Amino acid sequence: MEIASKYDSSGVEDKWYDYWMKEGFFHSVPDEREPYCIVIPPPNVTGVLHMGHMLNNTIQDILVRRARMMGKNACWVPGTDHASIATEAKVVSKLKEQGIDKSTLTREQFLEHAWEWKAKYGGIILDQLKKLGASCDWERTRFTMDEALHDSVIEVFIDLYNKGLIYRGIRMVNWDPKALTAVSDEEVNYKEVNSKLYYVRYRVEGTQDDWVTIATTRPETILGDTAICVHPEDDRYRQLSGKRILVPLINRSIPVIFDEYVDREFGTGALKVTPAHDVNDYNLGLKYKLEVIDTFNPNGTMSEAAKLFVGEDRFAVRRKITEELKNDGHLVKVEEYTNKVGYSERTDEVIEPRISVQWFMKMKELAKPALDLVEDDTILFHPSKYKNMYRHWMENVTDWCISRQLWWGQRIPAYYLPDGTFIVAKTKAEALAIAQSKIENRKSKIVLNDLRQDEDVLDTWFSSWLWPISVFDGIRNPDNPDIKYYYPTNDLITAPEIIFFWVARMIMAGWEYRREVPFKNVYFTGIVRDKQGRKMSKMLGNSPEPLDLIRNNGADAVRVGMLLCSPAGNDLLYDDALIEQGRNFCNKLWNAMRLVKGWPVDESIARPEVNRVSVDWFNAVFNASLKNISALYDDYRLSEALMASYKLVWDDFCSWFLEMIKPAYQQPIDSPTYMAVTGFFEKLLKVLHPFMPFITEEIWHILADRTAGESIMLSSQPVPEEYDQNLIDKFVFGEEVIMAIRNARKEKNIPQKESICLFIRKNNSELPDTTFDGLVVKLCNISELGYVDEKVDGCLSFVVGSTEFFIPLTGKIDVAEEMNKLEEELAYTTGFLGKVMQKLGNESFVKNAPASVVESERRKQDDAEARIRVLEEQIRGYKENDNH
RNA sequence: GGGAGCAUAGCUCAGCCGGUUCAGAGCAUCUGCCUUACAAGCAGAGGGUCACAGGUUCGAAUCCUGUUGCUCCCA
Repeated sequence: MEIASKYDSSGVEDKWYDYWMKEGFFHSVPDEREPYCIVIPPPNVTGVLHMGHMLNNTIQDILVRRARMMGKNACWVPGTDHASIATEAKVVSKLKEQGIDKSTLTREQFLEHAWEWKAKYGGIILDQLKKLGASCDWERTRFTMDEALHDSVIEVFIDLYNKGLIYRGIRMVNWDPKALTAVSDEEVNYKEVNSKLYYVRYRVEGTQDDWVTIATTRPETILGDTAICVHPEDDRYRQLSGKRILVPLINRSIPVIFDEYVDREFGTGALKVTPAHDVNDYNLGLKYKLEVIDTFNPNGTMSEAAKLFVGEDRFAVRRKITEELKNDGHLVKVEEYTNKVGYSERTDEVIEPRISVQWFMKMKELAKPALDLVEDDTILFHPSKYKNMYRHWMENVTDWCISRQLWWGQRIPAYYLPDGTFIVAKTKAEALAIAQSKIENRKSKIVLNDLRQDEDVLDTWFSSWLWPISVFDGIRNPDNPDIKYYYPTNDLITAPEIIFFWVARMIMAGWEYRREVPFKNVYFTGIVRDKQGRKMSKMLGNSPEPLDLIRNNGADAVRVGMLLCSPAGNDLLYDDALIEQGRNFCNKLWNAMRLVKGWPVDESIARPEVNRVSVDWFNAVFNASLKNISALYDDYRLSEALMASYKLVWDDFCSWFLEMIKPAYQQPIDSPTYMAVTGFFEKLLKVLHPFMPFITEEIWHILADRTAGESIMLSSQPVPEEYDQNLIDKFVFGEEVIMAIRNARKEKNIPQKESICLFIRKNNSELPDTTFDGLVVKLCNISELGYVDEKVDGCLSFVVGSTEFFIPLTGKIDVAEEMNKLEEELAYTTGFLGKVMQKLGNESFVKNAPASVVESERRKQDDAEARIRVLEEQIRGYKENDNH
């Protein structure tokens, strides 16, 4: 058989993915097996695959593939969300390129364009996931604007409204002047920026030269000032009581108010109050019934109410008004100042606090059970440290602004009557019916055309929070077989950044609508950063192109590389070397396969004892590792599970086991051993399959003839069996002996080809354990191995434990050097013994420490003493020889 | 400003409900090897006063207090 000497992933990966798809292996339907379900955190429909997706989806695929191989009915539901702000922005800019202005379109026309855009680009990211090997049930692909999911959102809105949890209110919101919509508190990123603190003096009304100086970072809002606030106990401003102040440039007369809110240390201790443009000022305004003057238009330009600079952008106005204040003698000074400014998560535009009417959802009631479910570990977070963050947020939760001034999304099902009141209902007709029933006397007067639906759509997260339920249509049809079978789902894999946006709210929705958790475990991945620890971003250009990585290295290599260095919740510092490590591992596996496949099998030869021991040993090691790997999976320590699997394959299987049973060059191997080897190999492939789906499938098919429709992904994970720990422990001694001999060969320049003799002398009346002697002979090319009672002269010797080993090497021994080594070892061991004796000599140690600990110290003492005796004797031997 | 977390080898991290290993892994580094599966490899080696200072204890990387530095979240 022709097998390439290097593994080439190209071709292999597409071949197997197509096969899996063609055979429908990813598809799941409810049956009598235990379900295992993950819903994908729906990527943004505008998105393209980035490194974060790669990590996140690799982890999901690992869990899903493993569950499938554990006999569960695994279902990974893929899909995308509609991302109202981002998508609308994309569509608007695309229209602009075509010379179409959004404002010239009707809502319906615009949505047509949006759907067209979605049809064209919306599936890109899902196709990219296929390259990664994602075993999603593509027949279940969902989109948050699909009819079922859309209607679920509307139903939930109506339900929560009827329960009194949704209300319409005038509030200070975070306004995105670019997207022209309000965004939630969670969608505002605060960044530290270098700005300026302007000291501006306001004249006291009725005086010529009495002034109050305030400090502000936003002089453009002066035009909206409706009060000056000082601390009631601030002596500097006591005389302002009862006075009024004139706003510079426009000479509006405003009151002075006294409130403890003011920080006397900041600036001058006098605060200008602009209720329309600052949330704290807004609250002060409510308290003192101040006038609210909104000086900004929605797009961030000055409004008519500002009187000056009308129509000009707020940042241009900041410069201009500063000039003007200066010219008029109002500007006292300007200081450099660092403060935090909110930016829109979606558009990166500076957020304006703005008064507007929005829809809100009350969170307190829903938060309570959602917090408890995490506190009592009904839902487990991995790592658990995120519980703290979750608790903190849930205990300080604020109402959720759920309306967005956009067209792309679920339109709020509220219908306004001519008198300004509104009815929340599924359709206009239903709303009309309700309206008519409410206004019995004049029912005939209201007709369908009198009703006007709210123009706004709902926040995208208002779709996403239902995702684990709505993908199974569990809102509209709560008793359908899918939702009953797959819900609650098992694991959610997501980024800690969206713990509040999404995770918390899914838990709320799950409890509200199913009285069940949406998932049992939440695995938080880290953020993929570059080597210097910077987030990967398009702007920095520090992110590799994921599909190029896959093309150049293979998806398996990329998966392994990314996972190896990313424990749950820790950031991953991406480095090409990681992928290289994954690629090297693929190659290692490939070559192991080539080696094994290259051995001729001879049915007629009997199995050598060495092979029997080797097989027993590896069997024990394999099962011990498997048990460990299994435990690591149970703990969601996936990177450690991978590392354990990696070492099992590379170190134990390739470096040790294959060398142990490797037949001499061009010699055949006995059949039972060969069967054992291929059996182990298959088991290892199965262990690796969740991590490396493609290469394991390829090698699994090369290793043996498979029938059509077979696949490693449908095979069963090996289950840890009973194993002989004693055999593993014993070989540790054998390993030490083998390594000592290798070292000796190296030091003395004895090539492996040249065979040597080995004599062993047990001390302290130990009986020799010959279990691994045959292996030592084979691996170290020993021509004669014998046990002796006396030390052998003219030999290179070494001591393992308290057993002496002698290699006859006449003429190659440097006595001084050997003695030196022995002296060093003796000094080390004596020092060690000293520490042990110190412990054992301490009465409170012996009295207080557990018996097992004391016992182990005693054992250390015995071992050390025995070793010291042997070392001393060897040294004596050299000295005697020297004297002769 | 409020809260949380982290600080262990050059790098990324395990270990941390105190006690079998006078501190472990992978990568990187260094030294030998083109040994007929694999140089994308093999065989070895070096490398840490466990951030600092106190305390509790027979015993502290592990528990407590403080200091310093970093990160994240919230306002």
